[in-house]
Amino acid sequence: MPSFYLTTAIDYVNNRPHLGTAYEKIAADVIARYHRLIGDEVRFVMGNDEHSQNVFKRAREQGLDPLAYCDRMEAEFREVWGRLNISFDDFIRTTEPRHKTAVQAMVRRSLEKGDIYEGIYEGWYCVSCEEFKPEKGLVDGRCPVHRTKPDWIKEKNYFFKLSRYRDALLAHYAAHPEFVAPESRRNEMVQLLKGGLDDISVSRAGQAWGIPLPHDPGSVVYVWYDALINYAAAVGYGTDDALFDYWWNQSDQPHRQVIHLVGKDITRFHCVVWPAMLLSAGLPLPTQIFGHGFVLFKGEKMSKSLGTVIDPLDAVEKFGPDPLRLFLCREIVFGQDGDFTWELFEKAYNADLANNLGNLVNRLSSMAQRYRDGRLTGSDSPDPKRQVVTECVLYYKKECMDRLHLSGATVHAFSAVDAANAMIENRKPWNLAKQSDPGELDAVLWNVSEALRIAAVLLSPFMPASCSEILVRLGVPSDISKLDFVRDTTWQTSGERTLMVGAPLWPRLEPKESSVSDPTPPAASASLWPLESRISIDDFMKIDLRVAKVLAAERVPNSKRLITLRIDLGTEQRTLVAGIAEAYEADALVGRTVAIVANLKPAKLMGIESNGMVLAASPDGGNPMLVCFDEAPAPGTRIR
RNA sequence: CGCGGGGUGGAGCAGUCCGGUAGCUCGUUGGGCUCAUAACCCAAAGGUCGCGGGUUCAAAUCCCGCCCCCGCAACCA
Repeated sequence: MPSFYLTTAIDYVNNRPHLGTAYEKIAADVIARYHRLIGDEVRFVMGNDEHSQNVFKRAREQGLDPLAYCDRMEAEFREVWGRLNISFDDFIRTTEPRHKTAVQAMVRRSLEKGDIYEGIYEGWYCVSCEEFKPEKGLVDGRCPVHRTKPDWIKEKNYFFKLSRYRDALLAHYAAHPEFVAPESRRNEMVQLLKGGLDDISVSRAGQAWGIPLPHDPGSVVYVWYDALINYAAAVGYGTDDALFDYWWNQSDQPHRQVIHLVGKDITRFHCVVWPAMLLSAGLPLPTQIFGHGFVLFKGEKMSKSLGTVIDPLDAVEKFGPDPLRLFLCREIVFGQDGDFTWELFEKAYNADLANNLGNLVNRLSSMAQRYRDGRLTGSDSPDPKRQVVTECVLYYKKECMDRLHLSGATVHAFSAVDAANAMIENRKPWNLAKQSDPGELDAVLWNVSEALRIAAVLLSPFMPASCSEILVRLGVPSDISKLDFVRDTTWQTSGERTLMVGAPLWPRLEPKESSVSDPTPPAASASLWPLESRISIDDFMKIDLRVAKVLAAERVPNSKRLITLRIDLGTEQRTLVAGIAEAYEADALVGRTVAIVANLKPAKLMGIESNGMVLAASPDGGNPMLVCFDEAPAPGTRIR
């Protein structure tokens, strides 16, 4: 029996899952369920990534032991995955003993091979980012992301000889065109490899939260290196040889697939670092790494500060998991970015589920009930649409699901639904019911039920609960609820079915009752400025705002946003750099009176020292607008 | 020459690898039907497939050049 080992990225436990993480798990679940449907033996693994300094910090903030904090997060994650009906077979945490064993085993192998060596790492380290910052990446000596002063850290550090595997990786890419998908991701990785690789640091000294290096317990394995190994640990690397041998060690054979599903932002680690680690440990590489896209909100990344982060449970609460699962897989081309808004979601809900599939279930079951007492018997009577439906099955499998074209697969499944609706329309059972001979009516209803049955099976990986409900209403015995995708025995021509009428599966939404409204960014959040975090007038007075007149302005060469300004402050002249080139022509600024922060420490931007900051309104995603005055005050005037 | 993604009827998107009648959903208009959740079916209108060259019997698709938009990074002090 073919085996199919599928993993998703393990999640940081800093926050509860949002729509983006849910998307990855849903897609993986659909793929896993599909492979079970076609008879593969599936192992679908997810998990949590717990060895991060942030986790450690957050736990302490809440006065918890880190492990206790992780336990709590695990419960939260599992609850969300459960409500989304994610059918994982195993859930791994990086704090588990089996993971620790695997990590240490792999580190040992690389050590023996001479791929891990000792060195000294020193540099600016931002605790919040959990990474060393290159000198030139600092702004005014501070971390550009967190605005905090990084620490100068000098520590004993172990490095992995990533550079050594460049050629081997390139060769593997050449020999296995499918290794990274979609193709754009693959190109990116090949490009990166051609540019050469640096060795990477794989340990941190003086931290307690992590897995100690086997030969030097004073250091722990760096989170990334640690996390990647979960994929091997989950199938028994270092702890269960037989298991590992079965699921991983034969990944070069076509019937033993190992697939990693990850976000496009972390393909680098999975397509370069992880394979190099495996090569070093003498292990086979996964069959494929698929880098999926992101779920955007109105075309932009979901953002906490804009309040555009969607909680998947909002959708589950109102509609159950299936409409959301279908939406994400159908509306987003797998591999690309896609958009989510409640408006789009509810529109699709009405069109695909209420009007189309749900209505079809209803009209068929009520006709069966009304005309034939709910009972249908098998029929060999031909229908032109029958061919259409069986072709859908083939396209669904070969063209789509087998290539992870999830959205394409739903299109074919819904073609089968359309065919069923068309069959009703063409044959008009309500007319046939008036004839004395019931044979033709029976045949039509049977054929419609058969088309619907096939559609339900095709959609079952996407909407497991709803589709099994449909099959129940169709009176389909469970032994034919699967399809034979290989031989042409998909279409059943015999049997008995007793249909049941039930409440609409997906009640239609009227435009007004738009249940969940899209997050509206501003206003609403008066909590942006809670009393306790407000500053005093003295704090404000520390900032010296002044009126200045622009004497000269010039675009910074090769820059996208920067303009250098020579300004007059009354008592002195200064040069400063402003990021406003997208909104203002340099020439048009000369002679303008602007407001600036005068007592800001100098900073270098593109090599130019800036002595102050021009004030401008900065709308999110829009161009800055300079602060201006009714009449021009004298340069140097204090602004309060 | 930074990396990458995108530009296809009114809106949102497939199709581009592998050239062959431009497709889907929503919306609009007209018609049909009454089994069904005012659902369903048919038809119509609506496109110089970003622009310009080239290859070809044939280009949304392949080649060359250009323009515009969006991420990320360098640069919003």
